[in-house]
Amino acid sequence: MRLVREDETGRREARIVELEAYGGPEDLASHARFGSTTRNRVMAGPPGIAYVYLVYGMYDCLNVVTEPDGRPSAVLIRAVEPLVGIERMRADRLTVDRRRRAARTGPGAAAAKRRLDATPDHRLATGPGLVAAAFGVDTAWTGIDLCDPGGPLRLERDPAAPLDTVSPERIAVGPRVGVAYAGEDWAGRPWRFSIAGHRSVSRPNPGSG
DNA sequence: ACAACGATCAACT
DNA sequence: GTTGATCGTTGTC
Repeated sequence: MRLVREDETGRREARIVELEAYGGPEDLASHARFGSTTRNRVMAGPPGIAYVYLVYGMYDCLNVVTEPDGRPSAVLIRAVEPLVGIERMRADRLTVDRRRRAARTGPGAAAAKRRLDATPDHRLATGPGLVAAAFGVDTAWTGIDLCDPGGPLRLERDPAAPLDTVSPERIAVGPRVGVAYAGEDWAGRPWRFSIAGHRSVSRPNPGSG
């Protein structure tokens, strides 16, 4: 599927190339393990809704609620390949990089700009925090319907390809990133999926089976 | 009320 | 391979 943001200022579009699945209360790596809370309450609602949260006090992460109403679950979008509106993605990336260096002016901001200028288009959104940054999405977007064809942020089917275009052997499968705290059982589950060898994937993913 | 901790990223060595 | 930045959420007192 493609991630699209469209409003009066323009259109951004990118191919989703990497994601992770997070299950119900029994999944010790999922925010659903806390039960329903103020932050995660949309996880237990109907599917197709955006769940955006802040990690490490710095980065926003965009999730799509998946299973039916009443079963808390979501898929984290970890990386996308920019296709349309790339300059706007760069502009919003810089805003976020600057927030990270909020206390600094001059050298810090200039260095961030130089790094971004040196980043090729296909590496603009190679990580969940970078996906949200490139699309200008933050926690205020939680709850919006990603399946509304007229919505400002939405999922669209690739116009040139049906859903099952990526054959199973082209999908790399591996453990989810950054969830060691969940214990071996849950951290070890192969619930991270990416397009094998795709240059916009956040980092190498073992086991392309 | 308060302390601890992340579904990260980039700059270090 | 290691570490700092930075703050809302969660669990404890």
